[in-house]
Amino acid sequence: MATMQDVARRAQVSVSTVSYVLTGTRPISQATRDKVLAAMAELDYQPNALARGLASRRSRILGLLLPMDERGIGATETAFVTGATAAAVAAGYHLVLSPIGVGDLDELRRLASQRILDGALLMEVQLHDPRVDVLREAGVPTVLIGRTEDPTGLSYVDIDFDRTVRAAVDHLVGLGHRRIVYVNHSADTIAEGYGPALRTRDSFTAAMTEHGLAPLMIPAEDSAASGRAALATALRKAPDLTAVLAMNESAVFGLLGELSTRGLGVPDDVSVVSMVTSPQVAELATPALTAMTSPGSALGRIAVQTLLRHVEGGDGEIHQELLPCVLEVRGSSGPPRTPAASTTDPGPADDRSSPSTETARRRAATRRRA
Amino acid sequence: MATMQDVARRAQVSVSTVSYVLTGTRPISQATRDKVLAAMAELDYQPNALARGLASRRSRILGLLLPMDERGIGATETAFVTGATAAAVAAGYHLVLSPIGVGDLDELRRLASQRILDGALLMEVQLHDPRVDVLREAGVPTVLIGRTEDPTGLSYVDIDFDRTVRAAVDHLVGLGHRRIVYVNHSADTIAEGYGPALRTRDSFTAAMTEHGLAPLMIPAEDSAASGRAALATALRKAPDLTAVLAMNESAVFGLLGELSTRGLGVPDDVSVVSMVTSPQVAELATPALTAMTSPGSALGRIAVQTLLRHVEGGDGEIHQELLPCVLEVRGSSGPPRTPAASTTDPGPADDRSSPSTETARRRAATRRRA
DNA sequence: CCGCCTAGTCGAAGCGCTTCGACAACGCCC
DNA sequence: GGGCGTTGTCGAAGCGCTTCGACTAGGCGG
Repeated sequence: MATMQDVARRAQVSVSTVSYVLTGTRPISQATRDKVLAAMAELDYQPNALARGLASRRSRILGLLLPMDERGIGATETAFVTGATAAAVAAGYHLVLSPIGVGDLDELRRLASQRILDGALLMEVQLHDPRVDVLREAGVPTVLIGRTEDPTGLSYVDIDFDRTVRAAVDHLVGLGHRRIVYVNHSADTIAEGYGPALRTRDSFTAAMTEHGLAPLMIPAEDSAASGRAALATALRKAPDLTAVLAMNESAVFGLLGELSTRGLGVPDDVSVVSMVTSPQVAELATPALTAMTSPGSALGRIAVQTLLRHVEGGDGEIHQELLPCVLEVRGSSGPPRTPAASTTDPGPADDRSSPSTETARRRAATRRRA
Repeated sequence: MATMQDVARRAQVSVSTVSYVLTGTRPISQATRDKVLAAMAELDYQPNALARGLASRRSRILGLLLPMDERGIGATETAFVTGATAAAVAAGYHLVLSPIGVGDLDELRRLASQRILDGALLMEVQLHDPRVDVLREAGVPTVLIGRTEDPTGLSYVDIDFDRTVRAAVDHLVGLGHRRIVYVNHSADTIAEGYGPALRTRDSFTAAMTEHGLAPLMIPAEDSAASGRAALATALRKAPDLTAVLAMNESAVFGLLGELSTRGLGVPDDVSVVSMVTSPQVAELATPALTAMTSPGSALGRIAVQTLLRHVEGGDGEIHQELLPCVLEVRGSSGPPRTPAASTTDPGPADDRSSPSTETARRRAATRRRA
């Protein structure tokens, strides 16, 4: 491992000169610079990041705090990570991910206090997120991906849930749907005050009301089983529903499964729109899901750029930015079978012996025999 | 930020004594130790990781090199990460993830040469993986998750694909299936020499042959569309197939979609077994997938322990270990409808007007009208 | 009682870098 | 032509820690 000493000796200059070439903090003549760069190349010199960090009080490492529940990381988060990494590397920083959730406060405290990180990006932010306090105490500049309840004085980037929900509702209403159910995150999650769950709930209510429609929200845990149950509940509470808007990727699949079990066709009988979903996941379903695609990569880039402004600009301006998801229409949404009716319950048997209803009966029979 | 100086002053000992208390490299009397620990607690002292690393030539940071394609990180990888993190923290190390794939060699070179990492875990290892060479050149101890073509002299942990495939085949054969198709990774992936694809192919062939059955493998890309196409191909090449074994999570969903489209019931008409799949993903499907659950967490733990032995024990023993996936039977596998027959093609119409065949016809009709 | 070993502590020398103050050399303006 | 601001370079002092050699007590066998 060549050191800066070696480079200086070989280029016949002092160590400090080599350092200035590297950091650009003082002017260096072209001739000297060339000599030094040549020496570096010949020795295959790489600065020792630890020494550099110790002397400059800057590690040039950014941390992305990424809770990993057992479900893994979705394509949305991946896009975010990719965008963030690219931006960090472009700025000469390393971006490392640390699987630190709200439960691992001790590990976070160590990471933050040991001066390893110049700054941190926080994913999966809770409305009251203790990690924010830990980082603030440790004096580590932070940018949130998401928002706490009161984000005053905190920089964040987040999905614009309001615009996203409205776009989804507009899409369905535009197709002629009047009875639309929103399958949100779980009741527990809502009670905990998880931001996206609350914000989408409110936006959904507002959007529906503005269209003169009655909003109906069903909470569901992030599992297929819960998605099934949610659909059952939805059909009980609103037998005339023609469209479902769902927040929760795993639940969507359960929901689709339950529709299929009941012999209800998508989108013929029920349209399904998935929120904050990546194209890859949307394509997993049959038919492919109409979805609101999240702006993951852009969010990542913006977050890093904001963070770097804080790191380098000695606590610069607070920056708060919201980006909406983009509607991508695929196979799971279409006009409702019956022309949009009023939201009052229809009679029990509105004898339309549609093909899919017929199929439904047959399939149910099959199932019983199996 | 309190420094070691401050602690030493407060405890009325020398800096070196404080250091010895921290590292345990020399004996310290209980009385002194207590004084020092008290001072640390009072000052809320946290060692500066950079200084420590510079002086000791050990960063106590391990890197987990985790390529992130656009698809995200599955539950399997997540379990691995979780297990690895826990093991690292238990040993007093930090484990950071770096989204470095085979394409980001420059970033890897920087990370490795800058002496930030004490060691590295490599995920998604290719048969000829240039990252291995970069790390070796940089002198960074490495443990592979997976194997290169010739892993001589390299430590690795990996899934025991041979035992896994055999267990899956045994399960299906035990249920009475004779015509089993294996949907592998894509042809390109196989051509590139991706280890799991090759190893499972060979094991599948061997296992089937040993049972006196004809192996049939269909490659499929990691997408739902490709899974659909694969099923179509499979049905063309083996119209009498009763079971599908699939490697590839996204393809499984496409495959299930195509089965449903064709009116084929799972597991009544076709049993489906998914390999190297997490319970969470398996539950997404309807019915839930019988799957080979990967030993992710255990692999992570073993990998870190092995790596630490290399890091601390000055290039200790090479350690190579394989763990099989465990069969978890869920709803997608069952006995074949017809008693196991020979593997020769049956006549075209073996007039069994089974319920699901009936359903199939009806559904196809529905679809045409829609 | 002497030599020798062990346990316990200290001081000082770095680890490889950044950065500050100093200074030489060079115009350039009045 | 003396003073002054620039430009380019150097030496040295750290950054906060580890680690090595040295030193002091005390214990123990001969």
